[in-house]
Amino acid sequence: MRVSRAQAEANRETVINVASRLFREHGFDGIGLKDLMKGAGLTQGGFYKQFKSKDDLAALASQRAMESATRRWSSAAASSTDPMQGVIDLYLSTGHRGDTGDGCPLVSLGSDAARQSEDVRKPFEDGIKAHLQILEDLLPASDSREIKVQKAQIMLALMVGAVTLSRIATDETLATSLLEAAATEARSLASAETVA
Amino acid sequence: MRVSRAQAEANRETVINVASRLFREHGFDGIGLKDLMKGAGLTQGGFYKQFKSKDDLAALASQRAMESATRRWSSAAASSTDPMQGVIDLYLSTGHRGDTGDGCPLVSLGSDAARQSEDVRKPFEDGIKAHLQILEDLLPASDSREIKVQKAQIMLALMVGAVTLSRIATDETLATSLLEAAATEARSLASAETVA
DNA sequence: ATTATCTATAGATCTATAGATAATGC
DNA sequence: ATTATCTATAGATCTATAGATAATGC
Repeated sequence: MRVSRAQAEANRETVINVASRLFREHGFDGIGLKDLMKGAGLTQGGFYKQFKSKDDLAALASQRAMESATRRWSSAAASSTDPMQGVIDLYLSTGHRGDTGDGCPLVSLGSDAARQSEDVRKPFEDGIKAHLQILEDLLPASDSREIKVQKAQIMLALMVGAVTLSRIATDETLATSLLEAAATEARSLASAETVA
Repeated sequence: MRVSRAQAEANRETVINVASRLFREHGFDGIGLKDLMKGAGLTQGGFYKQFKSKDDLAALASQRAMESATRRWSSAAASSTDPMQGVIDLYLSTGHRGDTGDGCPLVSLGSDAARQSEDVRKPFEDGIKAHLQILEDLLPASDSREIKVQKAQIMLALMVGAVTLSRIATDETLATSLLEAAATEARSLASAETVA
């Protein structure tokens, strides 16, 4: 029954990774410890030797998910000839719309996050700031610091809102149209010099 | 114990109204039938004589909440000298940010809604369309039909995203800044002639 | 000897149902 | 007589804890 210390640490990581997916798919209240542990090939009983509480795991899984989302933005930017365009296209794609479990946590858990404890909200807030920073860095140098900060906030809100609404809509035409409209506007913001 | 038919109907309405608030505050999975009924001054046992299931109440409460939100937009527009500005200022206010229980369901339950049954998602989708229609009607006549549709989608996504992110942030400066940036951009969209 | 994970369980809570109670409505 | 609401409860599930088991690590 007992496994090596290295294996135990690997198991803990697996639980966090599984949780980061299952929480995004079902919400924090929509999945129990039994299924979270089962997803990692373990049983419920060992949970509290690894984590302080369900809220503790929620915080760790949220951090993992937000960091993964931030990394994905950096990769998309780095691997594209037009970095900003790469981020926008990735985020506002139907692929992202359909990928609840591995997509941006701000979309899959945004409403839930606002209701959570400080410990869970913190990684979300840090993630928001990291996302804003990436956008700011990708905005044209001709934009002033203040304009960049403002534009980044507008773009993030626009993109998170668009995918959120797009996921609610069962009408595929509306869902796609929302993503496209947001992409058009995001591209416009990324190039134009001013906001207001 | 039995009450008049009129009182029974009034009780049913009260349960729906209470649910529309409590679901927004705690999420669909974050509040039980016992507390929902207690909020209406009733006990749990009578629930299934009034509603088919919890999901049934979730659908009715979501519809009630979305219709109330749509009506609020109409009122804000009607009571303001600059109707579009009235809607934008109301939605992107710190008051709305703080009013989870009576605020826009797209913000308080947006992530949750995407995970719900068809019956629950339907009123959300109808509500999105109603909100878009209001925005389209408030856009300048100089904008073409296509531009209006596109702009309305951008504005709704932007506003929903901004309040969602603003509610996650515990950093008040960031929370306020997100709302203000979105308001600036929304006003700009409401007056300019083109998008891309 | 220590400890990672297991089985088992406590105690609370969840949705849903059954049947009692008491007031309405015919 | 009908029925809106009540109390009570079934059966499942939830978070969390206790103690057994068996493999690691000294």
